[in-house]
Amino acid sequence: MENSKPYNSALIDNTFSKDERLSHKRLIGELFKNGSSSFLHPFLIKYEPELSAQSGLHKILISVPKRNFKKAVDRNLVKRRIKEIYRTNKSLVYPADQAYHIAIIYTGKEIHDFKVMKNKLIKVLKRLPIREQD
RNA sequence: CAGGCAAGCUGUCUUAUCGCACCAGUUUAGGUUGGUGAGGAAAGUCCGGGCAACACAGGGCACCACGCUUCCUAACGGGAAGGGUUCUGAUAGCUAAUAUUGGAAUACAGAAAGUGCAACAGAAAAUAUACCGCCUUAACAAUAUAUCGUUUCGGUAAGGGUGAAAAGGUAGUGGUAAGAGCCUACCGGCCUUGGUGUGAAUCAAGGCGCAUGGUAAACCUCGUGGGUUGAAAGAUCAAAUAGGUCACGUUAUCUUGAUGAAUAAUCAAGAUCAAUUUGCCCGAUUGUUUUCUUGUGAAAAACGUGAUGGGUAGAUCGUUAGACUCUGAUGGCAAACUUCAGGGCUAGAUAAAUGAUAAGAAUGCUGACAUUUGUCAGUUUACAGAACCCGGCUUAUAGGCUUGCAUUUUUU
Repeated sequence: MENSKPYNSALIDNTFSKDERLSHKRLIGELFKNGSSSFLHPFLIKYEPELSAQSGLHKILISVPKRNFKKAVDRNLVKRRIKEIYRTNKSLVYPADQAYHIAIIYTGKEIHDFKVMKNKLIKVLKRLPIREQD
């Protein structure tokens, strides 16, 4: 259990630190090119297994298109809500054998309530074949 | 008193749970403790500046921007104070011209350098014009002895009518056939001189009857300013101002003069040519050295330019405290100014932190109960998110506060 300490702390603490974010431009390109996808309005999920996994942490990317929300304030609000939902519901994707790159894209054109967004996003995340089956 | 419009100021708070970024401390290097964390516009990217790289002897043309004056400023297309013009209210005046005073607007250099443009209406629209009307010459007819009607040679811009605009305005038993700046007075305009003011201008006197309409946010002319790009700038580090490899460029010709035996060679001057620089032109600057070859030329060195470079779209710096802000004094009519004194202020991310959820308070609004006012329920809290940094401008903005403006109703 000594080796899996970062893995456990990430799960227990409901954190969402820099290590859990996907910020590498090339990897993002590959994810959008090769990744599998899953859609439930208003969310589009793209995911693919990380090949050179080291930490065991999933890397998440949250995207809200500028096309749908012109104002930076609105985009920030949606992003922050999605981030919050993921953070508080990490048990849907952990524990996992394989670390994944995951992109959560908000394709809706309206801002939904927090509760509505929460229910929908949980449904989508449950469908993903990431979590280890007990 | 109420609602409306405009301008300025302000731009909700507390707690709990779970989190994010940076900084500092501590650490057994897993963590942990503490601190800090969006705006008046952070927006639009419209001006100006700092900063950086590249380019650059200098001049002209083109292009772009600006355009009353003085002051402020790092600078500005920004601000302050002032002047002119136009519109408008009040008062005076003859219901006039105009004067005084308050308010609003102002892209406010030049229309006497040139070119262009003006629908419709109207007789005529920039070398003015004669439709009606007015006056006059002649002819004819009528009544009747100076009038009227028709035609006609002319005169006339006072009156009518058209227009956004009709070639200064008003008055005159001045003048005339009728009229007309034709003449006179007052007002307006232009020119000259003088006074006042830093200046835009203004005041006074004298002269000119005043033959020169509008439009420059039409071309244009004049004046002033502008090198280009933009933090994805750029610098440093990783063997790193290095070394290697590759490509390209480095050009001359003629004339004259001096030294010289010489048509060799060297030096100087000029012309042509090429290269460099630029949106274009003038101009300016540069055209290296050695060896080989009969020669075209070839080779080498040196210099310059570009490419290549094992690596993650590397890391760090640039990068967050200054043309900052508040208070007081000082100079100033005033300014978002000057000078002085004291205090205050540390966001710094980079697929991009500054949050999410819940509860409560506060503010306003609505409804009910109750009517000095309170209670309950519901609802509202805008515009909007830093991306190198400043000074402005523009646009957006719930509610609250202040000021100004006009309007309506009620009461007295």
